[in-house]
Amino acid sequence: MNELAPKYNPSDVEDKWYTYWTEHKLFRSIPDKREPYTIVIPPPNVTGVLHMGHMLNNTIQDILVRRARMEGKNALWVPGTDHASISTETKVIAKLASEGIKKTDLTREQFLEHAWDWTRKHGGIILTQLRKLGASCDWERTAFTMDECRSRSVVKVFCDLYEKGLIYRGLRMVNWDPQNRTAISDDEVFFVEEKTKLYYLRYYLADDDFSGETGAEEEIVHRDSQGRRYAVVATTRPETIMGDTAMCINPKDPKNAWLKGKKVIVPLVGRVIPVIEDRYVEIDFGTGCLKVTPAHDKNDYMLGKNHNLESIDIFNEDGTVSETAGMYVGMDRFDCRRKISEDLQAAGLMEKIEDYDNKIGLSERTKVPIEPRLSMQWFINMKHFASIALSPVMDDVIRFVPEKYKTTYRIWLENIQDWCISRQLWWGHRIPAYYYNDGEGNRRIVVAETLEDAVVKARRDSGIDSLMASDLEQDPDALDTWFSSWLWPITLFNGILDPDNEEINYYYPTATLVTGPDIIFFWVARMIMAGYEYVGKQPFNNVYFTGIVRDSIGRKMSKSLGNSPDPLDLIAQYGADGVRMGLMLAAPAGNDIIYDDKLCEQGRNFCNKIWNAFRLVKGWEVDDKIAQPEVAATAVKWFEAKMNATLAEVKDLFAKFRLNEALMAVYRLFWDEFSSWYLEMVKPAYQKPVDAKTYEATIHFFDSLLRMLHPFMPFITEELWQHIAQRRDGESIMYAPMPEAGVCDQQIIAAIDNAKEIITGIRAVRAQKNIAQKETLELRIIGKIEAIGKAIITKLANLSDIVEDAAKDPASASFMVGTMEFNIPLTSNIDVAAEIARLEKEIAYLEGFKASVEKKLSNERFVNGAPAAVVANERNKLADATSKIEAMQATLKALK
RNA sequence: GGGCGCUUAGCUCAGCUGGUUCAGAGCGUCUGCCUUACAAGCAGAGGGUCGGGGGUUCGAAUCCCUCAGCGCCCACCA
Repeated sequence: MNELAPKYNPSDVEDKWYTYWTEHKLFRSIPDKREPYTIVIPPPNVTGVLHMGHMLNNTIQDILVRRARMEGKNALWVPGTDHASISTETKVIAKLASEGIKKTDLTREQFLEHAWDWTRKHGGIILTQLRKLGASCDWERTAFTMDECRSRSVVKVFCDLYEKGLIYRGLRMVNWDPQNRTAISDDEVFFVEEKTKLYYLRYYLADDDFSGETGAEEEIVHRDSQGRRYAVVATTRPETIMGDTAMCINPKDPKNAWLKGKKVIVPLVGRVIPVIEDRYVEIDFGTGCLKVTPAHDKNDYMLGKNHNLESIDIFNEDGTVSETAGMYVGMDRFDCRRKISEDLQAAGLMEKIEDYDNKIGLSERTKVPIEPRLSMQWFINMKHFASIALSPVMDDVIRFVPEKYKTTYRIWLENIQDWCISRQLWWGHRIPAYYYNDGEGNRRIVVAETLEDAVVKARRDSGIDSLMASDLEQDPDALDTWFSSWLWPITLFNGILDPDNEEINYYYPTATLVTGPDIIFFWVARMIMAGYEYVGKQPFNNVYFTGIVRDSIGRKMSKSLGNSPDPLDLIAQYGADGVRMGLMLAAPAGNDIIYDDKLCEQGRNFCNKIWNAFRLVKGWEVDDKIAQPEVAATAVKWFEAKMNATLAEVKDLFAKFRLNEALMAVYRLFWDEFSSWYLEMVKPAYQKPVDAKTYEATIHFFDSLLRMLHPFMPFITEELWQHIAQRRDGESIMYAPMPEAGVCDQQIIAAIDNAKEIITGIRAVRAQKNIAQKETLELRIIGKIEAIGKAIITKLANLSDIVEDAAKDPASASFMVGTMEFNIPLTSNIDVAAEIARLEKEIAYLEGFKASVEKKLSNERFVNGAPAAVVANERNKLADATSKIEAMQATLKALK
């Protein structure tokens, strides 16, 4: 049956098999008696599209799930998407803006309508794309972080934590994103180096009597031309002077000691503020004088608290100057900085301006500089969670791969800050807190899962039975996206709303989480916390941290750089299996991967190799009347051993999550050992039939190889497997058991390894002497070799004869394997001079080697100090080298 | 400013608790082959004194110190 094309064409088979798998519900999992193996997908942004990072991440998950399935486990991979609160809201706002609609023009309901439309339109594309990759997700379980089950779970958890006192509401300095007008958590801020200016501002002394004090002080006190004294403050943010409520110096700073107890005047503003002292101030930075703006800087806020300073908030939500500032009202904060700088200079209040390298915090989503802002927000007290989440990781109840992230994790937990969970957004889970007036002018709060419950609670709390739903006002804020994500492994099995149900008990803890180290704090740590809090168990047993996909010159792949290939294009070009293999070849856990199309090409080539090996085997005509040749019998025994060795190796590598090495092991087994050696050994002569025994064995090997390859390359393996197995409709290689490693016959491996070296030696002679493979050669051995390899050597090296115990013949080509010498008589004369040169070079090398070994052995401290086995080994090396040299010298002598 | 990690062949990497799995793999390179499974292929070959220096040891890519370069994470120096 050789109607198979000479090249593998992925597009012919991929969709066909994916449809087959889904139609037969082969990815479906329901609890049963088997051991479960669960993976929950890190839910991609619902409106996102597949990028290379997803490709890598999901390929790994699919490999793990498929292997587990073939190991007889009840494998489940749950797919889903994330509502991505701030990101989606940003996109929707942008889309509305392009239509001339402002968010502020819409009601909450109207806005959400738009957001849902957007979500429905763009949502789930990524899940469709995952199918192209071959992802074996149980699609019937597809979830969304904001669907009914997840939403109700989130609300329930919020209420529960509030009841437990772990959630609180408070006025805090938070990171404010002026574009989205929302607070964000510390983890959502990233810092960039920026070339900015350091402005030196004059703060004149208030009530200065101009009395010219004298002495050493003169050198450090600044005076203007009229003799007025002033302090100089260095700041990167002159636009915040309207919010200044103090100036601060270090009490131990001699150069500013003269300012102690004084009052100074804020430039331009004219407000008189006190000089306070605090060790927080660095004496050597700038002038050692710090302006304190408690409303707009974390540290200043802290100073303000400690020194009871007034706090003046001079910015609006959108980062423009507020009425409170009294000046520059309505101006954007950065325009204000420019203007104020000019005004200060004009007023002679600017001492100087220097260039300054600053680090500024940007909002991860909008890339806008964050504004520290004092506001009322909801927080989770993290001390409790940190305490339950640390030891499981440190004790490897949850295993981190690679292990180095344990340290990262520990340090973060040890320095954990409370988690700000409220966002001034509409797209997300709305905070289930309600406010009402208790009739005595007090605004009170009640937290409840539903409005109805809230009314009941409010009545109870306040004693006002007449309270109605309409008297309650729900908190307008939404929750941080991660507040739903951290429950993901639980809510996918409804473990919050219905704890102790069959599914959560069966599938949880999940097996392995595959994710990037960039969200170790955002997500991984918090899932661990939630897992212990709500199920009492770890959410996963292993965490496999993938690296970042980079381009061939090491740059992070990004949309803006345009250096990221479209995964679907790659699949179209190389086939899904080829791309999967390309990614896996370069992906040790935790290391960044340097992606190159070359890798996919290698994957594609490998598919083609498999395809053609199959064509060869399937093309054989089988004759059950002929006996199995000796060479084939040996080959079968040998490959059996070889495969067992690889099976054991692969199993071990999977246990260590070294998937790229596992793939490479199978790759080499298939290409080098099976195709290049085994098939050549058993291959019948042209147009001759193969014996039944060899054929059966070869098909069996092929079957095993396909199974080993299937987790990595699902499509081509399924395609070929249908021809090999007696597959009934609905069956699939994905449920074919993974072969178990049997006993590995080391002896035959060693014997054939030796035979392979001899064959290579002969081939090298052919290459050197330009002798065609068709031409038979005679092999003369100066000694004897193991009988078992002879037939193979004869066949693969195309020998007419093997003569043992032959006499050395200087007229033939010679080579050595180990200490054994081989001669090949040549019909044409050999190039004596070249041969002599080759031998002399070889001998010289061996002499040097021998000398180093002798030196070692003559060192008494080595002989006495090293283990006996090591010493014996050195003696063997010496003996081998000596006999090799002797043999070569004999040949050399004969040649001369 | 703290912490973690990296530096081995042209490229990407493997080398666990020091000694025949110690200098390896894949890709690339070079040479010769369109040999009826596969040129997306076959056969053969070359290529690194393991970032520099020092130390421990009979013995170091492997352990220690130090220098240099690179990367990542955390952090409130205006």
